Amino acid sequence: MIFIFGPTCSGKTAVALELANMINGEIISADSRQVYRHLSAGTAKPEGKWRYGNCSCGAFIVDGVPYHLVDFLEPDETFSAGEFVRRATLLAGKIKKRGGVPIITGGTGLYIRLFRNGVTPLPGRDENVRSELLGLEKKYGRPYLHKKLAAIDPVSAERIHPNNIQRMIRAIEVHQITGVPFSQVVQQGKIQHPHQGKNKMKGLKNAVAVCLSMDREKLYKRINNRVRQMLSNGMIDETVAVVGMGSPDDCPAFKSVGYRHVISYLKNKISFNYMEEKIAQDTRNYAKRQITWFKKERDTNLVDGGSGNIRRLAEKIAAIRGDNRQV
RNA sequence: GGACGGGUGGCGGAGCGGCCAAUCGCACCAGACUGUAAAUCUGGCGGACUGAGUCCUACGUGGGUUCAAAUCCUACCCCGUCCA
Repeated sequence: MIFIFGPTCSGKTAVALELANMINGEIISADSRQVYRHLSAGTAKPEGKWRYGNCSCGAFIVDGVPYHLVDFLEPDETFSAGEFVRRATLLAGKIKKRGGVPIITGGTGLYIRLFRNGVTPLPGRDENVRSELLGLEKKYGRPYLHKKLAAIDPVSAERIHPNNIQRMIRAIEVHQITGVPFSQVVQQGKIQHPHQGKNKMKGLKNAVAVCLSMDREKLYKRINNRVRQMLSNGMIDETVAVVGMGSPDDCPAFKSVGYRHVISYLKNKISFNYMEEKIAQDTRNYAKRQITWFKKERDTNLVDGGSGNIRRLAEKIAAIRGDNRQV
């Protein structure tokens, strides 16, 4: 098993594909945005086609390589870290059974971390609980929610900033559903490791993690170029299409960087140039957050994605994997 | 040529005698993160010294008034609008 992660635009996809072709790999995408159908240009989803074999479940094929967990949800459906881990675990098992190498690649740090470290089984989101909490926030403000959290779960309250509405809600939500403080569920709950049992632990031990890094200036330049490309690749048209399907402006898929600016542009609120500038800016900010996250990822090989061509990078990763296997 | 309005930190934009190294927003830097994570948040942000702090340089430029000036006066240089 191989992990390839890094900030957006660091070249993960190309390298992963190259590597997959080299070592009979299949890719499992760890990207919370590319899961959506209809949004392709704006999420930099690799170009591929669905192919259906003898079973009913098809596979998205990119450059001859099966590319999993991509292009399978409608824009108004939600995805989650837990769901990712569950599906990715299943997929990884299947791929290995077929004699392939799972290559988990993507920029959604949380997904990758949880997959590598294992997840505590937690209840999923509950829209009723959420809308109720959101209502409380509207009525009494965030400090109120924080107090509420402190009353039921002081440890979490200590850890979560009173302004961080999303995490406060999740913590309270988990408590409301399970009756146990979030912090305790997480701490005491048996971690369900996706790789436990028979050969699974071994699989993870042999796994190689690569973080593609790059000079900040270079990365930002690549982002700027990519945004221009996304726009000329049809990001606007696909937004129009999705809006036309009746997806509201605030549907999950549109939470992705960029689309909200495209929507503003379509409504004539901002100019084309301003939109492009803003999308690039948001993307740069996002990349920065990813870098911060990945810095903490343990047991990782840093590889400079800015130097050398794709082929050489893939070979490098294959070599790292080879070295690890010897040990 | 005349009448107004304006020139503030990388940008936008407050301040209009002392509480101003200068509200705030953006950019930028750093950080947090267990089910919306391309999300949601936090901190820093003129320079020097490791910090409470101390010093230096700063609100177009040069003079001046004042114990004290980004803030008042004055000359000049730019910019915008209007009148010629």
